[in-house]
Amino acid sequence: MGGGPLDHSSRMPIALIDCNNFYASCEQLFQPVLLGKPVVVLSNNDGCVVARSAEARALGIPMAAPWHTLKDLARRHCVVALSSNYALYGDMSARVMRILSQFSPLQEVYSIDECFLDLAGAQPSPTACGRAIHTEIKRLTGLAVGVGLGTTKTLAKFANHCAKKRLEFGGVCPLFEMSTVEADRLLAWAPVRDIWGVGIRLATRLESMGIRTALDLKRAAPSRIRAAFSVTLERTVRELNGEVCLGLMAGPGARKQILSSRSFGQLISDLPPLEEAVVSYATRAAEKLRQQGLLTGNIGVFLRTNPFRTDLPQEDRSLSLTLHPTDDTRIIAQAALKTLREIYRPGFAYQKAGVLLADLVLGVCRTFRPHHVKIAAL
DNA sequence: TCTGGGGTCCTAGGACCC
DNA sequence: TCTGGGGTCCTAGGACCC
Repeated sequence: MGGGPLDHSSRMPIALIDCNNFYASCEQLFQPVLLGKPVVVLSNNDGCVVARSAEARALGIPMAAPWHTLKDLARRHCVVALSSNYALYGDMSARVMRILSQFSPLQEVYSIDECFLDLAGAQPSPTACGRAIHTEIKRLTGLAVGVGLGTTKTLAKFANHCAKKRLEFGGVCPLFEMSTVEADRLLAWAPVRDIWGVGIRLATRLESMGIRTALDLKRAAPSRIRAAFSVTLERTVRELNGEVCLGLMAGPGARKQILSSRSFGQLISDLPPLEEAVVSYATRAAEKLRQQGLLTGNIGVFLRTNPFRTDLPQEDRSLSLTLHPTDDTRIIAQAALKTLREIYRPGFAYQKAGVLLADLVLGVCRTFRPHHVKIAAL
């Protein structure tokens, strides 16, 4: 062994491309007066921060922070806070994805602002292709992207992280063509929490075992990780070592569930406004269902109070109903209402409800597609 | 009396991602 | 006063079957 040619497949690069500060960048693009200013985009009901411009990040505004806790800081530094505009972000996303699709025959759109591309065979080289992506997206859309190239998805994700955090890469990190020594130096620099699939809980447990950096995780024995954690984290370890465990999936896989839920602007105790909310969620969920050409055989409704309000009695109930597969808004809304009435109990201040469609199967669309359903008709 | 071993399906819950 | 809205995968345990 040793001395032979490298296994070609182990050097096939996968690219992970994502947009920097996507929502905030979209807003700055369409309102150039915001360029150079600290901008945050807020979630529905303007509850939390879901995106920050570089300037807002520099002020130390954390992701997902409740907006009300930041008001003073925001006033002092003239932070511009915007409600989210998903129509705008969706449109920009489609433009970016269309451009990226021209760089590879195999694209997996992973989220609204990122995708994987298979760059095996890219001309003149994968790294040159990565640089072309970086400049072309900027030129054609005005958006800045980071590009990471690795031999597995997990390594491509990590390379992308390096491309954004370390200026010497100029936005493109070709991790796949680095020597082991160079690559391990980068992995040693990153806390284990920066690896895709390691959240705060796993990071805490890993650290207590002495696994503190990404390199520590790469060097951990897969069997030990599997025993102490799960097959998911074992795969992460293998992928850090260049073993492909997660394939690229072309096209969006068939949905397994469709969820439509929302926090209310204010707490709700009475049944009628809850019915109104649940019917509107059911209507939206049914629209998504038909868009994907699916039928649902199981409708669930959940209802819960605000878990942060420890001063109030807590309630969190859910119930689901099996039915003949359908995509009919009337039937779905009716089932959702029936379920809601079963789980509703007076005396609680509810904060959130949702409708979950499961047991999805491929099917043909029905004819009746109302935009609105009146509760009285149900 | 002894109370197996393997399979499936379902649900709940934990953890993660963006 | 004020804490998002989507999703995914995995595991454990119970019910039921032969």
